[in-house]
Amino acid sequence: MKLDDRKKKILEVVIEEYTATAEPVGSLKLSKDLGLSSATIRNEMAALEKLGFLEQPHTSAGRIPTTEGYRWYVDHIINEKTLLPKEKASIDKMLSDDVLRFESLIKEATQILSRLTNYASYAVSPEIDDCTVEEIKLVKLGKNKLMIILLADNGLVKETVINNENVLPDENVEAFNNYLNYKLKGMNFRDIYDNITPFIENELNNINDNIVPLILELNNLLTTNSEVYVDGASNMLALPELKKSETLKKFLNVIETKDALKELVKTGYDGNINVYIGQETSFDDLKDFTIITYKQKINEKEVGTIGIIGPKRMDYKKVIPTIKYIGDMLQEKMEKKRGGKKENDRKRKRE
Amino acid sequence: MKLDDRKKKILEVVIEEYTATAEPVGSLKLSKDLGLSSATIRNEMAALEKLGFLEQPHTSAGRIPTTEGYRWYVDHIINEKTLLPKEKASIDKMLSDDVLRFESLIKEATQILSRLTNYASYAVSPEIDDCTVEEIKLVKLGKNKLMIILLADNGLVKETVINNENVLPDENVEAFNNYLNYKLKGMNFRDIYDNITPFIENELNNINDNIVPLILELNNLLTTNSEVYVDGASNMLALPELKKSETLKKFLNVIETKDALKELVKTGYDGNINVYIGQETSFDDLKDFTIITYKQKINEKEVGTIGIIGPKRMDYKKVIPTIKYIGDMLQEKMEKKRGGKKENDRKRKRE
DNA sequence: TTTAGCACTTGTTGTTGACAAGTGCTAATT
DNA sequence: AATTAGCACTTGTCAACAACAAGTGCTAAA
Repeated sequence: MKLDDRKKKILEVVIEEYTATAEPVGSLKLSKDLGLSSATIRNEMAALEKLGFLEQPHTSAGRIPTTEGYRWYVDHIINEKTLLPKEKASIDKMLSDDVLRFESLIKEATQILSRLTNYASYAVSPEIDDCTVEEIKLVKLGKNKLMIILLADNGLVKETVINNENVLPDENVEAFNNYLNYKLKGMNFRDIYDNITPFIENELNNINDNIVPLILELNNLLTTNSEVYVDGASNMLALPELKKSETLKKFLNVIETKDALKELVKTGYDGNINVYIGQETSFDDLKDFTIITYKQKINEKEVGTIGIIGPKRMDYKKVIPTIKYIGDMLQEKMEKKRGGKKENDRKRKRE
Repeated sequence: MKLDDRKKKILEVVIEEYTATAEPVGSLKLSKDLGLSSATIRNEMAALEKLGFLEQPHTSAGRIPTTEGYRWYVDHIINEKTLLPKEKASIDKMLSDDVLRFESLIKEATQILSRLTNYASYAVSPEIDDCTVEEIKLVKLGKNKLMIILLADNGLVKETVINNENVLPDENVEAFNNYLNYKLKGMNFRDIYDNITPFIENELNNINDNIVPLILELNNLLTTNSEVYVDGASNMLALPELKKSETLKKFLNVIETKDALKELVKTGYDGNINVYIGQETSFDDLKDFTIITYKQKINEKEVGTIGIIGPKRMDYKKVIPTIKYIGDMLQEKMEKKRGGKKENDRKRKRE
């Protein structure tokens, strides 16, 4: 599996050439780039094919990288790359400074991401399975609406409005709100969810009937699965790989069902950046695509993920540093908004 | 512009045939369907073409309906159609009965719509320009979050969470909340929006600085434009008209930007159902599509719109009664949830 | 008024041949 | 021993062409 320098160089050039043109790369082209005869290149490419890094669409075509080829490239070439200062500055300018809402911040970051890369980008709100309840608020609105607000320990807020006649007598709302907090504060979402039936049966048996649907709705809130926001999907139509209606269909399916996007958030290595190339996504619909995600964390807790969907021949050299920088900035802004003290200290030291 | 019965019949058959096959309809096919010789049909079709109801893609092809052709069809053939009882029953079964949230109800209806028609469907939350404030609530969450909740007179709830250190001292939240209600209750959204700058300058000049961003965020909330939920977009990929990547691109653009979908909600005739065929949408991207919308109203106020996007050769005969029935059911459910007394009265009488 | 018949137009499909791009292998070169 | 020139071979693309199918408008007869 060890590659000598020349093979490395050839693999690198094939990948970058194919990334740029979407055309299989032949020996003649490489011979010009590398100052070797085409015959030599052919020998080397045959070797790289045997090693599993390149493949041929058909006998008389040039080579294209395999998933393993891209994987090698991402692992060996990209790691240390960063954006140029002026690229960073231009992103800084795009990210507005005075946004009070996390949601707007994240949407903005996602939009910048797709605009800068010309691929599709997305954001996923986190699964809240392993959060604990920090606070529950019940707010009566008008005559027959009740808003249930849930604050999780990672700072996430979920809310829902239920409509019903006499959902709860006015005077009971506050009392019941206190009771809920007393009972549930500090508890794990998952635990509440698992024990909701006995809870209703044992504790609420003899209270107002109207409370049960409320509790069920609260429970719904606990399990609301993550939401996905997609931007720049139409960028993808320019890609030659989506000319095939099969591939296009798969892409749209991913974008529409969003299941794969949600699932991928759950997997991944330790770092905040994860790259899934083709089959590595383990979704058949995504086998011709690459997804790169950046998990946002505050105090070690996930608070959201942004990501990029592009073709396997994605411009890794540009995209990875870009998502890294945007993700870092986003994280920084969110931490600042959250009022984390560490962040303030660091800031002061810098100035 | 008057059509004799035979022309009507021919136009009708052409439309239904083309709807079914997406292939231009020739005289031979019609001659079999109608028991007339192909030559006669050809004469009649030439007349219908002169009248603007049919056109030919090229000299040697059959005829396809023009926008005017479909318009005539929709205006003259469809109006009185309704679903069969068993079709209604099957929709009733799909619409769940015990949903407390409007949002879930609407999403459900939208999904049923696309599943039943095999086109794309969508829902648009209403513009809130002409609403008035019924209530404003400020809710402190945790240490540095504040939720702003806005209840409009049409029953719509908008809310947002802002994150900031010391956004407002605890003790002031309630006082300021009262003040906001005192000032703004009953006011028109648009008026508040237009007068926010003088309001801040005159009224809030000498109060806590942290209030200004809060007011601006409230203002944002007032103008948040409508949200769009799309379902079944991938259904559309099966359509032969989307084989052309030009058309596909336009469709995706509509789905992604959503501008056209939002705009169309604002136009339309008096009734709750509106049909926009091709150019009638006045969006170039939509000129090969038809959109049908159903405006939900409660007490004469719009509370949302559901719609269908399909090809111009949409199956009007099926789709119009379907969206009508689903829209009616949705409306009924929402009115019931809202606790309207009329609805209850009606129910009692029926039983 | 309707229809049979026919010449005409246009799009589709399949074949063929020329050509371009690229390969692997062998033998000569460095 | 590594590199390269040369060549036979494979495959995909493109343009031209012919055969054909579908449908029309028009004329003249029923």
